[in-house]
Amino acid sequence: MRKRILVVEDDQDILSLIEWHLKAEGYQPLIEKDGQRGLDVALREKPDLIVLDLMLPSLDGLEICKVLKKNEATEHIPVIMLTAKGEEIDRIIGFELGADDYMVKPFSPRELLLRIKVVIRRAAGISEKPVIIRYDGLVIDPERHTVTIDEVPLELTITEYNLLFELVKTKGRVLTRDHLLDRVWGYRFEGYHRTVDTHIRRLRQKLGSFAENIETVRGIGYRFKE
Amino acid sequence: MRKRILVVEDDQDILSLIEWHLKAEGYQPLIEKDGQRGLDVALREKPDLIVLDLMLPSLDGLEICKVLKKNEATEHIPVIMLTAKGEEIDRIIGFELGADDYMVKPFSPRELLLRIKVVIRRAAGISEKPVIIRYDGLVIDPERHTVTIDEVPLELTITEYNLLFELVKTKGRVLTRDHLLDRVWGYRFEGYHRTVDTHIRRLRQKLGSFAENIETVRGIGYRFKE
DNA sequence: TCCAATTTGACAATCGTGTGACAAACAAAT
DNA sequence: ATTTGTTTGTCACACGATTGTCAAATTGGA
Repeated sequence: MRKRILVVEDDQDILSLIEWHLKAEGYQPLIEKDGQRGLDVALREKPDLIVLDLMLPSLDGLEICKVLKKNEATEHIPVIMLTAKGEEIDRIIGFELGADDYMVKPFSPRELLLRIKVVIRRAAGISEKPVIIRYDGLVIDPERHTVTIDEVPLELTITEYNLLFELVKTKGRVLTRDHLLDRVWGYRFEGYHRTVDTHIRRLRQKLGSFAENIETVRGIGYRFKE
Repeated sequence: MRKRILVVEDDQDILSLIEWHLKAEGYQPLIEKDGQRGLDVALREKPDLIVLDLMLPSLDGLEICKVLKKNEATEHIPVIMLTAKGEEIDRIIGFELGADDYMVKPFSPRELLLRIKVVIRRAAGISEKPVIIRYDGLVIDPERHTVTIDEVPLELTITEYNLLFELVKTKGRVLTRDHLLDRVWGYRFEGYHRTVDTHIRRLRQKLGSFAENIETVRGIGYRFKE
């Protein structure tokens, strides 16, 4: 059975983006652009999770959250808040009012999807640990944020780390530049496609003997050899 | 069977916060905003633990605690006191009042949850050994609240102590600034997140040869070298 | 061979962290 | 209540690391 996720957000671009990704992941999105109507839908439909923008027309996210948490029928529904940069103060209050997590814009849809998954699991009482990824002598430990080759630590920048993580995580499958830009850089990225190539190069340089594991798929993108 | 925990606290924000976290941890929260009514509930329901704010309308936390400890049916129920900064803490710890532990606001919900767990276990007769953390010549003794390097005591402020404790306790893992703010500064910190950096610097200065054990993870946060 | 795609080297702009200084908040003592 | 010293949070600046971009060189496939 598909989880229903209510998204209340006034920016059409972000909304479409989130909606598309939710569908792609098999969720059933309910969307609203207006605060009051968002609250109405939340109370009527009782979705499995709510993604709430902080700044909304007619009724802001904070108020919606307050009402939901006071209502016995909806208090258990997890809420993820979306906040713009600079709304730091409000984000804390969001937590006090029972928001389960928050994201600061700009964020990548991928990241939001991940948090949604985590929050839903947590709400269901299952907590999960970040997984250590291994590939022969190559070990990526997200908890420590380290990459080692045969126990020898590798010094990667954050972008290189994220890129490698993405590649190894989906090893065997080809990732297009668009995919990588989306997953590693996030939706805000509007630049030069070849940026990916540059980072692949830097990654290969640092990977030493594992460099050849990052295969170029001409005309498509890159793939980590399985 | 779920432990029932009574929370008597007049600040709605704090109350919601605690309530939410208790539920998330699988406890069954009973909540009251008024001192007198809090006492009534305590006497009638006999919860497994009581979290009491010191300053309360109609009847303050101290009085409630006194009454409970005089009553044979409730004297065994552990009490955790919540106090604002600057309030007389000494009187609370006084064994005549019988509070089992206390927390100074602001605190992080995580920290409260930890203490609740400890106090409940202790009440059940399972005593927790105070864990002394060692790392080569660096010794942190939480019970004495002291830090020594090769037997030589280190003069740390409370914030520095907490920060170091948090870092060493989770050594090997990266802690983001947000994470540290949450765990070290508590739930209502609304400030500049680079405050963390400043305290890291002060800590490094005092740590002498151990300074290099606090690693900077660019783009993420800090990590204590394992 | 030729064309399109990728790799490479170079560069400037931007970002993140360390640092010193400062004032507010606090605690202890008078 | 006032003073004194300590602790704490904030900020501006400097500097090196990181990043995105581009053009030229190279590669691979038709």
